[in-house]
Amino acid sequence: MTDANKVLQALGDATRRDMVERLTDTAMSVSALAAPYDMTLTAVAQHLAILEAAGLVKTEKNGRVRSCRLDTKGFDILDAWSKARRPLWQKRLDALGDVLDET
Amino acid sequence: MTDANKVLQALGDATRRDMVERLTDTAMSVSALAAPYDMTLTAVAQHLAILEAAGLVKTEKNGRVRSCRLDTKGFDILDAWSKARRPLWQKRLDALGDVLDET
DNA sequence: AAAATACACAAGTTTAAACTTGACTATTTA
DNA sequence: TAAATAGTCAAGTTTAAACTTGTGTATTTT
Repeated sequence: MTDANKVLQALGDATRRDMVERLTDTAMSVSALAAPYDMTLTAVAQHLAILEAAGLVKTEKNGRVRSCRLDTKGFDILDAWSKARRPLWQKRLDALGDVLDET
Repeated sequence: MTDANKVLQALGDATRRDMVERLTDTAMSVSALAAPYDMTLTAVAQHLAILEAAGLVKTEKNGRVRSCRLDTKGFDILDAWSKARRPLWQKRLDALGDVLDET
């Protein structure tokens, strides 16, 4: 499975999308992340693992609490995938821009 | 369901992602689109309907054949959603760029 | 040190989404 | 005009992903 496939698969689920949105500009513990959902902590932890494997979220454990924040990696992969689906002339224009930036 | 939710939900499925990738820079009939997959034409048509509802694909029927191509709409929605998940300072920089572009 | 908190893990269940079947319509080809 | 092609539709089945249960560990609080 490619990186982009992992990212898009991860974002295919409504709960995981909501988790990502709630983590925008805000770090939070697993329990805090789980609070609004009508499901067990285990289920939320499973969602989290998928987001982490996709590079959308990174976590760090301090003591007994695991802190979660967004990871830019997954979003970079997402942007690159989306860009590659653009019509040829747009990709050419974009490549031209990149060359100009370098000079 | 928001527009971004529809787009990400649609791209959550591996077959639909593959369909999108194969439609990059190439229009194609429903049967041509269905050819590589080990599933019925009906299943492919169902996937297609989801992609179309999300604004990722547009189709047009001429005679008995329906031609499918990518639609930029869905990708614009996807890009905007991804951009909104960036850290605050990146969004501020981006907003500054927009203002400078206008002047 | 006892109790509560925060999370982890393995194994089983449930359900929504993917997929099929069978019947049908419209269009093109032989 | 008969047959083949391209797709549509409603209704039923299947399966992978989401979710739960039960148990266990490390850490913090009282």
